[in-house]
Amino acid sequence: MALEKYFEPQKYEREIYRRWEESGAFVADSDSEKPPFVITMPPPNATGTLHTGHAVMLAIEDLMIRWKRMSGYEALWVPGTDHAAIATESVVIRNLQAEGMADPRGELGREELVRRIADYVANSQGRIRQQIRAMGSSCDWSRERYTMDPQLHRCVDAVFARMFRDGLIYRGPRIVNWDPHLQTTISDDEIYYQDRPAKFYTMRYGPFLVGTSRPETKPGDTAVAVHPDDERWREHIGKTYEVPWPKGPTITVRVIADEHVDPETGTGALGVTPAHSHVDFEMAEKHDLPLIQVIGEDGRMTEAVGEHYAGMTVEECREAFVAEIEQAGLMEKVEDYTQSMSLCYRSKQPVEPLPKEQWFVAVEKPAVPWRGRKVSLKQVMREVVQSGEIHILPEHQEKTYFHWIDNLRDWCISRQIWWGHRIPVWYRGEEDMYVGHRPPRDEGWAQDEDTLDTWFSSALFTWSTLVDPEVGAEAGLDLSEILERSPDFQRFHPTSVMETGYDILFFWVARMILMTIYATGEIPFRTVYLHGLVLDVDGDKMSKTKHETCVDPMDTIEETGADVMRLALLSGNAPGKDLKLGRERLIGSKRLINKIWNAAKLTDATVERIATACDRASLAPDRVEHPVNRWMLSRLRTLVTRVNRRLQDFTFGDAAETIRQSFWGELCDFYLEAVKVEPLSELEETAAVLFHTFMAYLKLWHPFLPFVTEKLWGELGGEGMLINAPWPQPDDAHVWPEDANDVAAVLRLVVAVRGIRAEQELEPATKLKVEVYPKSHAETFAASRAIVARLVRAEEIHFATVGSTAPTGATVAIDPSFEVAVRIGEADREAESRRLKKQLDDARRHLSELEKRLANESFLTRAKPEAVARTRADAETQRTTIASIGERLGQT
RNA sequence: AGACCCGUAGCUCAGUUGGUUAGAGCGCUACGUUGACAUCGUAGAGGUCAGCGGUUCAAGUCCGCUCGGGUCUACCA
Repeated sequence: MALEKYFEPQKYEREIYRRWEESGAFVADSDSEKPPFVITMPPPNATGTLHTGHAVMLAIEDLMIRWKRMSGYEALWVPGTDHAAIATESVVIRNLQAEGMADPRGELGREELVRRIADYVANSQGRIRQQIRAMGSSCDWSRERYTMDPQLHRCVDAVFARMFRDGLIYRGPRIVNWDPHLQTTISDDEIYYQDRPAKFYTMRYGPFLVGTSRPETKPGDTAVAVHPDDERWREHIGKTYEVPWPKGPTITVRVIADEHVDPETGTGALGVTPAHSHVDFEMAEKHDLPLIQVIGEDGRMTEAVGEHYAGMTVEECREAFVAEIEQAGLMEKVEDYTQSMSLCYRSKQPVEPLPKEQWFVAVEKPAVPWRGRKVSLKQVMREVVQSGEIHILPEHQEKTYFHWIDNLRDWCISRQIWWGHRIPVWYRGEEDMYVGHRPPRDEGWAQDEDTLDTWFSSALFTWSTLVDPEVGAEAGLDLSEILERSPDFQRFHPTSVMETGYDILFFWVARMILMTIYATGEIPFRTVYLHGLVLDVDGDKMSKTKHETCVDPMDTIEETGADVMRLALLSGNAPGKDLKLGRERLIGSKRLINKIWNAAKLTDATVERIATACDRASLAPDRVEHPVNRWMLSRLRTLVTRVNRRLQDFTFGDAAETIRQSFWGELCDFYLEAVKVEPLSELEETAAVLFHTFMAYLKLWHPFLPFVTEKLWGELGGEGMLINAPWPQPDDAHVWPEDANDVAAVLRLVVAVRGIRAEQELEPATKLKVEVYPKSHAETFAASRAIVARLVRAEEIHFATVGSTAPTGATVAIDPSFEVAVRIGEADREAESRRLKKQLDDARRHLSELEKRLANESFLTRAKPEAVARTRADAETQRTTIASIGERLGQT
């Protein structure tokens, strides 16, 4: 069964994925006795397509899941998609507008528009699923969830109702971030800032000079604030002034004293506009100031600014207003200024702070029962991370997390869009209000028009996905009953790892912590692993407009296979580190896969030759005698130990690199060469060692390269499917320190002879005559004769007795364990002595450093005894080497 | 404005709790391919670990400052 010349991913990937899926390997068993390992997949937008951010997420999560599944855990990876409210609704509306519908909301009405959005989602949802499959993701499709599934909706309503009852959700007029373009509020976290050139105006204002970058809002001022200790303004505090605006209203402002005002800035007097600034609103609440709204939800000036300005856009009004002020001689100065504009991350349009009646989550209110006390949401989310119950990787992100909590304001959760979970509140007339999943039975109730912030439902995702759909459909159950009766929740929550990009730590991770602890009394996950961004080779964010550097995961999978994509994303990957992904990295992955494939071909042929009739699965490396075979097994043992440690530490890139080094350097470059010649090539134990070792490498590679390894596992005769094979553990029977050391000396011997060949500029075709003078362990050298001969291309190797030294007349290399002489006709003596002198100088320099250390009394007394002992041993080795080289140089 | 991260070979990065003469991949140079290798192999060049100071017997590693790059948060009357 000869393997094909090279691996063709397009030919096998689909088929392999289908076999995995049909075997049930992805499906977790809630009745199993195994310890659970659970990951909730961050749900991609249901209507989206796979980008490199998703690809790195899938690669890392699948790596963990496959590793844990093979390690004997009941591994569950819950896939899902998100309804991405604002994004989806605006896409559908834009499509309708492109088709010529001017006002889709107005023309279709709520019910019809929501139906069309749902259709749109249903039509495009399949694409992202196929793409997740194409990556090789071994997630449990039988448990796939969508944030709009009925039982998830039930959970959303149940949590809302309970929070309302506990006073953690309230309705009230507050300053919200209003996007006039999307006609909805957005949360603080959905805003980003951009610096823009602007003007800073200082104008006369009653007895004050007041600065502002937004003069058009000044008719909305209801106070002037000064610092209580500011001498200049002290006499005015408490007084009231009338300020007439040219062609505008005359407003009444009270002078208040507030610590918030910085006397150093500007004139020390600050116009307070409570309706259009978060900070001013807070001040207004404290001082009981009235609100005057001068900008409306349509982004135009309201009647409150007077007839002249009303109806203008903000920009128009600013221009007009400034002109009037200047004309009236009230403008003191106008300066250039850099204003940081707040923009909506979705629409990229300016956001206006406006007063509005909205639903909020109270984050400061001590109403959450936790460990026998009542604490606030803020406190509880701080505590679980502080106590280490939830561990964030990379650790420094914890600081960012705490900082975010410190600055967190009440969270506005209502949105004025139609696509999403509608707020479960029902009104009748002015007075009656009911909160619950369904309206009361009697007539006349109308549901709140608004929907919930998408993150409100995503925040429940680690557990709402584990709620049993049938239980979720039962009427009359409260939240804790729903959870109690859902076997998956009981078995698989809290989840093990939350793996996502650090850019949504606040949006999502923090909110899951907050909502899940409140709703279930459990943390949502034990470890948060935050991966970095995937950047292009120039270190910029991937962008389709930059064709030459943008990597499209689906195109790459199409061209080179999912394994290449995955390994490229995993190698060099560490928590929180951005990753530059370019062609080179992809080529590197491809080469490695090619190397694995070719090594498999050789392994297959070799095992076939030695153990012709043998059942391969029964080949076990017991009673291994040859030092090189023992060396291979002990190297494998070391490798397994290291890889396991790196995986446990979440340093996946290191794990891949560690396997790569060993696979290429130890297995391919040495062992696979060694088994081509006698005596290894004829020993039966070799077949067992080679087969066992190679299959172990396949297992180690599998979480990184699932397709090619699965294919090879089958081709080479592995038992069952690799996806279910047991993960390698270090085998304590495979410890032979002496053999391992001796073979290491053999490897150095090879390098030494190759060095001589290069230095003496001998043709590679020249067959060498080599004499080896071991300082110890002659047996291993002798046992490796043919191997060394092959690796250095020698026609003759002679092993002298232990203790003899190399003769004159040959070119010699010196090592602590041996001397080796190569006989050639016209040796380049100068080159040899240059090399030996350099080696001697190095050894001397090193020795003198070691001796300096050993002569230091403090080192001897204060350093760890092991360090001292090691230094002594090293010094001894150097002395031996120096003596040998000195002798050799003396002779020539 | 504050916080955090990063600065190690031409490039991308490793460097474990301080302890051999600082490593790998890619690239580069030279040579060669004997059948596992859309290649691969061998050898080689290349680093004052950003700079300064401190702690220590010992610093790429810990601390402080400076410079350079990046990110986030806040605020800007």
